[in-house]
Amino acid sequence: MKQEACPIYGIRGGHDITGEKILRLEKFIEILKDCDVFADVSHDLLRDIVISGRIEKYSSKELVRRRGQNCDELLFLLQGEAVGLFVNSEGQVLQIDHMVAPKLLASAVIFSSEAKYPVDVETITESVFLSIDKDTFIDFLMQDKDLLRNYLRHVSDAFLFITDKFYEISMKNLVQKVCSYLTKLSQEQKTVEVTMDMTKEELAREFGVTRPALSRVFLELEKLGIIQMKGKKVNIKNHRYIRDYAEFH
Amino acid sequence: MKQEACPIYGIRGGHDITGEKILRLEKFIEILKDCDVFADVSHDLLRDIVISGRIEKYSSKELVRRRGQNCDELLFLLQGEAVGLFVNSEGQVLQIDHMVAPKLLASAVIFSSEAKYPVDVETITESVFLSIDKDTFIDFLMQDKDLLRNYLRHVSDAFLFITDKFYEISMKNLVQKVCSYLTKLSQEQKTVEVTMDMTKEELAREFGVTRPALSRVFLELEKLGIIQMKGKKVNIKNHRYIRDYAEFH
DNA sequence: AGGCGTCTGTAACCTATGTTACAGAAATCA
DNA sequence: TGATTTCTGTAACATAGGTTACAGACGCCT
Repeated sequence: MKQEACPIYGIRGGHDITGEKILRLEKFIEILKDCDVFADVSHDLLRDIVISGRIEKYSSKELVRRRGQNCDELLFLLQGEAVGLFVNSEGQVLQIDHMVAPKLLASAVIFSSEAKYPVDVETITESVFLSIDKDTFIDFLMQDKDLLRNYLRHVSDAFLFITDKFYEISMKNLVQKVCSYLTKLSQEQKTVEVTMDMTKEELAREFGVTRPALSRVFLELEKLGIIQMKGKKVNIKNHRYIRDYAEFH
Repeated sequence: MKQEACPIYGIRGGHDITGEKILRLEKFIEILKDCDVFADVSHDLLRDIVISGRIEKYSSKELVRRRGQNCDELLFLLQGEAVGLFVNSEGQVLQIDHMVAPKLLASAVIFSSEAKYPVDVETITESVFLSIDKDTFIDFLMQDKDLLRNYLRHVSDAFLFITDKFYEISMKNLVQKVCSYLTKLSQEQKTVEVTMDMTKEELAREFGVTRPALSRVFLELEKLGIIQMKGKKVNIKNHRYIRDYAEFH
């Protein structure tokens, strides 16, 4: 749980920034440009934003932030992968989000006067984060109408994402969750022979259930001839059943 | 499920607004002033906002909006009480929020390009709503920095509220939920002899469990001598136990 | 005071999911 | 290639909470 936080960009002006640092700076700016929040933002503004921030590096499976921890910053995942988790006192885990760089975190809470991290953030692979003081960032936001609009859209999307997740988790049983997941895959991949985009173990975490319970459901659906499995591939034999069960009964 | 929507304030300028309508207009403005979102907003701007809106009246227990329904408006509860609900295909209910006028609804989603209502909205008592076109409102927002700041704080608070709820519902068992609820009451009322602020029936809906299940838990806690009940009053005998169980095991 | 709707306690029974454990398969690494 | 780690299937058993049903208590209306 080592946290190597190095404020390499603390100095405004350029006379003591080495060539290597400028290169890194440029790389980070390029990464941010791929974030849809910064789609239309000028290079200069992006540089200002990055310069005002602080880089944090983590190895795999490290805890980056804890749910309930004070959040006075905006956090970007610049490189690597991380997950957002609910973990309770019994060690039960519910995976809220699997994030791949470049990705903005904690975006929806920064305007609150008592902003807290809503989830634990944990790396999966080695990762690099950029932390930006929230007041500084809000100043940037208020200066650039495009950025503000992008950001607000992002916040609303985050809200819709979390309420959807909430509904899925709390109002559906496990069979419905599985059918819902398979339907989503089938839509994305435009075929009835889908390839799972995560392991069953991770899927169980996303559903907030135990792995054997999830395994049971897949096996039952296979026994009923509704799907057929081969490694990571799922052949949806009875697409109608899967689709209907996901939404209705 | 009657929906009596009457656009009484569609006309700008005053020559054909009767005295009664002006009175009503003023009343609504006063109501909005009590909303913390509009705390520092000028009377004139508030009038513009109200005038741009549309009034909807509902009797008790009516469905006002449905989860998933397109949301191209901002909705205020001006008078009455309403609840936000998740309802699934089996008729299972989870009450997300109990709202009392004056209260702003659907505030967090309006910036999204595909904004949907995140919950069903249902009246409890006879109620009056004010609906404002979201693009119109966003224009108002962008003109008034104070309003924008208030609004953004509101959005972040809504996000924190829903993620907290999510955690409570999905990561705690029923005993923990009850202990958590009693702890909250005890803090609010600054006593160990608390008065429940809703019926057990409603509480069961808020916890997303059946009433008998909730009843069972209260009875068990009483049997163990941890609480003692008398109507709506709960005497917390073992405050330590309740507090600890709410958070930890 | 009587009547009606809502709230509450209670009980028997059911079911989905959790728990634990183990062994085989697959993927990754060295 | 073999060694390790991670993933997966499977099974026996435990348990929290759901389901249904009924009767008594409470509050409110007229």
